[in-house]
Amino acid sequence: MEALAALADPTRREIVALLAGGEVAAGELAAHFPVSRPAVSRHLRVLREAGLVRVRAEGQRRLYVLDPRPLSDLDAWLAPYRWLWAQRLDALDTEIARGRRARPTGEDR
Amino acid sequence: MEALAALADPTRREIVALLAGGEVAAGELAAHFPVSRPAVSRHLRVLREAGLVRVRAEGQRRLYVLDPRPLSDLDAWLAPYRWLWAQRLDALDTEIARGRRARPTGEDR
DNA sequence: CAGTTACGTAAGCTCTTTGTTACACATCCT
DNA sequence: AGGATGTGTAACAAAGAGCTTACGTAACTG
Repeated sequence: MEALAALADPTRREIVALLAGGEVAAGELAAHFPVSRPAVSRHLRVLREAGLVRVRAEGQRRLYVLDPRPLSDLDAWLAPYRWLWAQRLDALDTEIARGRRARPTGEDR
Repeated sequence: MEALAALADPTRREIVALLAGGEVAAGELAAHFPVSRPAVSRHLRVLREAGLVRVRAEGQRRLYVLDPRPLSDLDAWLAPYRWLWAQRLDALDTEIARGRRARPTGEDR
C-alpha cells in the first residue's frame, strides 16, 4: 500500500490522471503544473518507486506510462469495506437527518 | 480526497481495519499499537478530520466508529481507472516490453 | 563539434508529520 | 470527597516531504 502515500499528493494524482490517456513525456507533464520542472521530476520519481508509473526513453525524452497494478491493489484493499457503504450509509444519513449532529465541524448541507 | 493522506499512514489504516468490526474505544485501539496513547489519539484526530471516523462519548470512554463515506469517495475516484487493469494489464506489459508507443499524445516531430 | 533541448540529481530551506513526556479534565467508584 | 481511570491537548524534538536554484549529462540540431 505504498501507493497510498504516493497518491496522497494532489499533484501526483493529477499526473496519474494525465497518464490515464496514455504515454506522456516528462516535460509535457511538467508543463501542466505551476511548480518547477525538478519538482515534477521528483513527483515522478515517487510515482515510479511506488510502481504507479514506468518510464521509457525515446531519444532524449522520457515517456511515462501508468502502471495500473498498484491501483488494482488499492481496489483490492478497499474491497472488504464495500459492504459498509452499501448498508450503513443510509443508517448514518438517517441519524443525521434526525438532527443528531455527530460532527462538530460545520459541514455542507 | 483528503482521506488518501489520512490512509497513507499504516497505523491509521490498521485503526480503520479495527473499526470495520464496529465501535471501539480509544484506549482499546491504542492497546493494539506499539506507540504511545497520545500518538494514537493524534491519529484518531487525523482520521476524524478526514471524516473517516466519528466519536461518541459513553461515560468516560470515547467510542469510535468508521464512517464509510470517504472510502466510498475513494472508490469513486478509483472507478475511472478500473478498465485499465480489467483489459489493459497484460497488453501494457507486452507493449512496454516491446518498446512500442501506446498512444501518441499530440507530440510533434 | 558546439549549441540547444530534455531530464534527472544535489544542496539547502521551510513546513508538516509523528512520536514522546507532562498535564488538564471529566467520569466512575468507594 | 478523593483517588483511579480514560482521553485529549500542549510543548517540543526528530524525521520527512515538497519546493527552488544550480548543475551534470545524454541526445538531437545545424
